[in-house]
Amino acid sequence: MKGSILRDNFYNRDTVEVARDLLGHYLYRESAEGLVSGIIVETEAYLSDNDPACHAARGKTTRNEVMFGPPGIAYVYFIYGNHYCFNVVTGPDGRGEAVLVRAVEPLDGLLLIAGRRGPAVAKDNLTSGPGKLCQAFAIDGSFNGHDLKHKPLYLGLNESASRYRPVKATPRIGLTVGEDKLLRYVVAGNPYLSRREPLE
DNA sequence: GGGAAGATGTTCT
DNA sequence: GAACATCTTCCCT
Repeated sequence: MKGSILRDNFYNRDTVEVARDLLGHYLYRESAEGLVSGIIVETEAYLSDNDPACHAARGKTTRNEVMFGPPGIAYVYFIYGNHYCFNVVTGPDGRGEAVLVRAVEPLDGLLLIAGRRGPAVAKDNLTSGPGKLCQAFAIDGSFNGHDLKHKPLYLGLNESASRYRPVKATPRIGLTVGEDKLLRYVVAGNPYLSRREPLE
């Protein structure tokens, strides 16, 4: 791995700041088959105050209880009968906030990713969405509650993260409530986003 | 107990 | 651009 592991003080901040700052940093996944890595290029923030789209909005349940725990922990849930979504718990312990990692730019382990996603999938379509990213990185429900400072799934500091700018704020994707908020953050012009950027 | 919705992806037209 | 596959979770009718 190239950078040092992101520590608790990175995650224990305002969730919007963490969502923006995560762009440009590394996501690593080690397994018996090898290493897969990527650079985070798209995130969404889910907040505890006045955000009905957040899973924690209606209190703690068996599904979302990890969101109410300490920051820097993975919150992974199953959606639409087929897909997992990978989140990082943020903010002070117990707030119930998290950042959804929606897309990464793939780096290491392209062959391994292709084996999981399908050999005919184009490179810019391998990890461009929360469900695709979880399939490519072999992230499933067993990582719910995993500490992201430790192998086999962890986040690393990229000294050159400032190259992954500017950051653009857009509406979040796939919601029926709270779509008005600009809580999705993307690296402007990056080819690995889940959606084309809206025209100016 | 049941039903509807869900932080999606793929395939088809 | 639209349909739909698929199944867990949550809240109620």
